[in-house]
Amino acid sequence: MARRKKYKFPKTTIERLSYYFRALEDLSKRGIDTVSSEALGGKLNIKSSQIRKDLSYFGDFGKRGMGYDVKYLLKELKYILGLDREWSVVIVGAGHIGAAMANYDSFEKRGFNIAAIFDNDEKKIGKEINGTPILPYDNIDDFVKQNKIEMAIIAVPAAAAQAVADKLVESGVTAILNFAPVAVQLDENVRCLSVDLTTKLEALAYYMSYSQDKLWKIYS
Amino acid sequence: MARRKKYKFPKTTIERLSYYFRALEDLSKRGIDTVSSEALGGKLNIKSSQIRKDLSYFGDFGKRGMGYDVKYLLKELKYILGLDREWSVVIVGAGHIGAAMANYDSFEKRGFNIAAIFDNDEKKIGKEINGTPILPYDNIDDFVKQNKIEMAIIAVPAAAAQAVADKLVESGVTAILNFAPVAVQLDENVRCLSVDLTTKLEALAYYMSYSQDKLWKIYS
DNA sequence: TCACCCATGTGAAAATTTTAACATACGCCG
DNA sequence: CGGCGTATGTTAAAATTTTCACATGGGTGA
Ligand SMILES: NC(=O)c1ccc[n+]([C@@H]2O[C@H](COP(=O)([O-])OP(=O)(O)OC[C@H]3O[C@@H](n4cnc5c(N)ncnc54)[C@H](O)[C@@H]3O)[C@@H](O)[C@H]2O)c1
Ligand SMILES: NC(=O)c1ccc[n+]([C@@H]2O[C@H](COP(=O)([O-])OP(=O)(O)OC[C@H]3O[C@@H](n4cnc5c(N)ncnc54)[C@H](O)[C@@H]3O)[C@@H](O)[C@H]2O)c1
Repeated sequence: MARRKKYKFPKTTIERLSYYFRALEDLSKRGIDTVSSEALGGKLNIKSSQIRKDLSYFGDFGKRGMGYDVKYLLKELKYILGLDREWSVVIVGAGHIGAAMANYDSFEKRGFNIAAIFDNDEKKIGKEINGTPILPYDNIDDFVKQNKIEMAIIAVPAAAAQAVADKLVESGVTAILNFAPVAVQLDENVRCLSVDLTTKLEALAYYMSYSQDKLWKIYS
Repeated sequence: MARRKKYKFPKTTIERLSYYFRALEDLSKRGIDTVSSEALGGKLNIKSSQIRKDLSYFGDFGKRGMGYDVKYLLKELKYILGLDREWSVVIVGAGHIGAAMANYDSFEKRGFNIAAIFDNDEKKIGKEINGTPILPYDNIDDFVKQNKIEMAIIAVPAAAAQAVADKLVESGVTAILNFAPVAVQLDENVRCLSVDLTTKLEALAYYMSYSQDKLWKIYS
């Protein structure tokens, strides 16, 4: 809270802060100490005024005439985004998506600690993915409670998603990243974001259909 | 074009049309012939007025007092979204994400035909995933041209993404679904959507950090 | 020290998107 | 056959988000 200047800002701002964070990491790695909103925007295809406004919701991080100190802004964004701590996460569904997520080491680097993967397939239980054990789905309740898991990734078939979500929430999970193509119904104090890959492809198909005659570009 | 009534509508509308489409498929499977915007919205957590407005950009599909004929609206949405034809797609990067996408059979059912997967790892070339061959990345140009590929999924490390995108576009691809965590710079007649999983997790982390004192709910 | 450059932070305007409200039309039932 | 309940399509208002424009203040170099 401390860092928030205004109480109201676009939902999209948070997403962009994450982009800024990553771009700044990259700059930092390349030994760049300072960046202007203009330069950062160029990297990300985002207007400089948008960046300045986004940041202004949280504080005054830049120096007029100079731009932003990369390391300092990184530290601030880390704090704002809640990345200055560890998050304990479980994955439900040890299928293709679950495995991809479990294998992605950058999550650990960012502080997302994948504590376990749960599945109800006997053949998968007992194995592990990238060092993370696959446990029986029936034990998920105890595990979440005992390990104070706050976040979960749902990577089970659509038909099972709502039941899994309910169980997770009942056990204490309050944030969910959902890959199943259904709108999960949840209590309003549970944060849930969905990733819908089919929809992305279909949106591309739409744009393709109309890009041929270029009308979308003229009229959208 | 034929089906479009207005020339200007929210970008988010297309995404929602895809949700409507899927929800209607589900209703259809369950033998339901007719649905109201209210009922459909309930399923998807979307306000009924939003649904009616979205549809109204493209035509008059409902019957007053009655609602929408599920099969008819499905047919119309299929046409609008460009799903009444086959799309030829290639995947670049036979890693975890590439494999997950190649293994997801629902894409084929929707008309997205995964023609090939490309990788530059000798050990992977020659194998196949879910019946789709993994081919040498160096051949991608010829393949895309010969098979008139229009869409591509980029699932290579961030460092390689821009080069891959450039090559794809040069070969004739005009729509890209990008999983690499970089803002790919493209000619404006190329459609590109990105899926950024890290950003999703970070956004959840943000909301978690502030949901504790519930301020986000009051002030957002 | 002062003048000049530069890029921030911000308040106001513009653009976009969502929500509300209701007149309109459809079908059913009596 | 006409009135009634119902849910659409639409118009207008509200809310949200982006963009613009510039006054402001920090740094640099003469
Ligand atoms: N793979 C993709 O590219 C892709 C694309 C779009 C959407 N999705 C969605 O993502 C989700 C996961 O996809 P996937 O390809 O990884 O599926 P998958 O079939 O590879 O894996 C699903 C896993 O969930 C497990 N499971 C099923 N029911 C369960 C339950 N009740 N409790 C615990 N585990 C259970 C299965 O044993 C399996 O291991 C699905 O909802 C799918 O529709 C995937
Ligand atoms: N796995 C995840 O859950 C996850 C999460 C967030 C983001 N991502 C992003 O998605 C992308 C793919 O991730 P992944 O986990 O599948 O990676 P991965 O390492 O499993 O697979 C990458 C594949 O790309 C191939 N490759 C590398 N350079 C190439 C080139 N120039 N041409 C052709 N092929 C090349 C590699 O041989 C490998 O097979 C990455 O950009 C990653 O940052 C993945």
